[in-house]
Amino acid sequence: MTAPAGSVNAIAYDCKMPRPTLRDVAEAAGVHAATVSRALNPATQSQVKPATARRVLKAAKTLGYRPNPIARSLKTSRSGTVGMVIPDIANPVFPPMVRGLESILEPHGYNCWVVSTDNDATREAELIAGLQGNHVDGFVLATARVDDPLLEKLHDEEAKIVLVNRRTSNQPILSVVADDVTGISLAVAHLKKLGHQRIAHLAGPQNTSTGQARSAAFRHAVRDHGLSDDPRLVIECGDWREAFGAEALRTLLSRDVNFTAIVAGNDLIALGCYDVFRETGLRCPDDISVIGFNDMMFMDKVQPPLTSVRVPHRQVGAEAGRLLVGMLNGEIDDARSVLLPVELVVRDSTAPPHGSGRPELQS
Amino acid sequence: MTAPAGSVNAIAYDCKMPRPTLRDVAEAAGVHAATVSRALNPATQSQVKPATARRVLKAAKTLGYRPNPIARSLKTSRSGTVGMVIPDIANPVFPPMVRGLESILEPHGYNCWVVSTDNDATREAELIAGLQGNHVDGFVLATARVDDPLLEKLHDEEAKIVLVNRRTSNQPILSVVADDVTGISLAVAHLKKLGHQRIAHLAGPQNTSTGQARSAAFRHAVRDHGLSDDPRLVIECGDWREAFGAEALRTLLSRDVNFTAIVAGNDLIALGCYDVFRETGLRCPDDISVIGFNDMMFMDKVQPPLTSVRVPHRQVGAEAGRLLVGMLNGEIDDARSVLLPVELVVRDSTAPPHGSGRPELQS
DNA sequence: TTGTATGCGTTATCAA
DNA sequence: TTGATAACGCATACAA
Repeated sequence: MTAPAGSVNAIAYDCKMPRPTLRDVAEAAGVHAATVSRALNPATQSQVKPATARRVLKAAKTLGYRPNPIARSLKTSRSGTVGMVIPDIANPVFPPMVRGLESILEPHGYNCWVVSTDNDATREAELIAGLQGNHVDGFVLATARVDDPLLEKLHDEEAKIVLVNRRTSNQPILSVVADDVTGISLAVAHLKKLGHQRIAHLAGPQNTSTGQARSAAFRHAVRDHGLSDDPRLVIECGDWREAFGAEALRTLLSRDVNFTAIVAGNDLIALGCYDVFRETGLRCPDDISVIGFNDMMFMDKVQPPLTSVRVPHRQVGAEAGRLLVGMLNGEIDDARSVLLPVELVVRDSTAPPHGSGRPELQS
Repeated sequence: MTAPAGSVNAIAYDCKMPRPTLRDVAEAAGVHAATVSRALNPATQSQVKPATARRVLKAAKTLGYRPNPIARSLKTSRSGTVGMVIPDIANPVFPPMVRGLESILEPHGYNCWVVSTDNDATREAELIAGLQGNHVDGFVLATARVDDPLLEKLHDEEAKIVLVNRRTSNQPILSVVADDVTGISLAVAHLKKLGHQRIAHLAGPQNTSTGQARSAAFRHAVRDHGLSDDPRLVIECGDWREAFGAEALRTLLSRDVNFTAIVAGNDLIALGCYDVFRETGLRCPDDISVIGFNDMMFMDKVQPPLTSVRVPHRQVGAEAGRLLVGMLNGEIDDARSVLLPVELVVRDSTAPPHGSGRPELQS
């Protein structure tokens, strides 16, 4: 007479059975769905009698019950996932960060959703909105610009944010960055010790804190070491990629200015220099020494092996994870900034200077 | 007198306002929520009078309404996202695939959720379950093993799946792979033309279709070319990574067998060989020629620049995207398999043989 | 063409 | 300690 009270799942006979729900488990255990919810949630488990809890757990296991994150998220507005936003998934510095982040998040029960913006602000806005819509509990952003309205908006909305790699100005936001100043200083000191007097700097984009920090550090370092601070020796690259490094070096070479070494804003820019060396017949390190930044994967295997400032990328991600989990647990509410140590890895792209660095251009 | 009928959102005055909902828009437009839903959904827009639709759209825009994907997903069991599962985010062959995939998905309104399994089956199962729980509409899997219970289960559940890079046996599942046979054949032909007679193969893991296909292709190719098919010249690496390639080469060198060239299962295995060359003083290509597979990023810049079989990784991802979208739209229901062409990129790691390839070991 | 009612699977607030 | 009930935001069958 009465309609079956149970969910349709319990009477489904076809083989493509929908996943069991709380109610299915409740029915199997002979209790109410609410009780199942309590029994299965560690935080509320104490409210239920041990005997019933055991019954519920057993029923859940035999049915193969898995909570539906979507429904839970709709109800709680939390998702157990954090969004990691990176500028370019093809840039080898980011994968280690992702792994470091995941290594911390996982034991805390969080997942990580990685998206890549292609350095496109519009795309970035869409992706972040998408992550917000999917109720990510926090963000790890590797895309911060010095003046970043998107970031300001997110911060105003009280989103939980940790910046990696780059920072933003005038916003009290947690960040994890490498010690750029020390890194550049080590690079310049190394070159000076080799005997270089005129060092060029192919700076990264100045709308990023990293680009700014490194080029400011470069200017200070050359002055501190009493080396030439000829402004013509510093050039800004349009992007952190190889092609832009190559372009910058070509511009630099077209200027009538001598130099025997280059401090590149990062490894990719340094590799762009390698391309130009091949084009022009310049030899590295014989004609020009080069130092990169990051010491990313394979830099020991390129020709010549690249001298570079090693950044502990995995650790950057891990530290960001620790900070974010701390925020999500309410243990951290200040805007601390973590500075991770770097070291100079000397390889074969640096050597004492032989001449002006531009032999064939001097006739 | 009457209680306010509107949602609390409409009368919230604090600055951290919750996102407007369908009901807020409905109230603003003076219609029912259902109408708003219809007006905003392209598929049902025709059911609503143009004038009302315009009003609704305007209200939605002024309120800054964005549909809540979670609620929508709970209702529809679809999410507009697909999960991409890769074995190792730090392996440079995968980022281009991800970008290729995204480039197709995006214009079709789909997002992409990338997870990395670390080659850990347990972790993979958890991640896939997580993606299922989050109602991803389909999967792109780069982790398939030849005998893969996880994959079978997923397939039995009628999940929409496209495999990339690897396939599975005995399952009618769509796949996009490179033409391994031709690639290996080109490699062997190239080495034969250079004069090599005894060629070794450092095979990838044989529990992957790619590993199997390439080593089978190798055996056929050497026979077809009348070269030595000494089984001691073939060795299986435990993983696709450098360390395992190095290990395999050390084992090979410890055997008392001559060879002058190596066809590596992939580029990372080839780079592992480079490490052993450095350890042992062997020179490449003078003592031993090496050919890689994939031609991943930077392989033109390592020392010596690596001869490799180029796989169009971006295109692999893009093709997978097309197939998956086709499935999701119901336009594809057969289990087609796409074979993408490869080409041999000759660089400096291959040269005519000079001796046995193991000069210092021959005393 | 629009409104009403219901449910997706959970959690949380009550009351028992 | 447990059960009933409502709500999260949306989509849809049905009624009007």
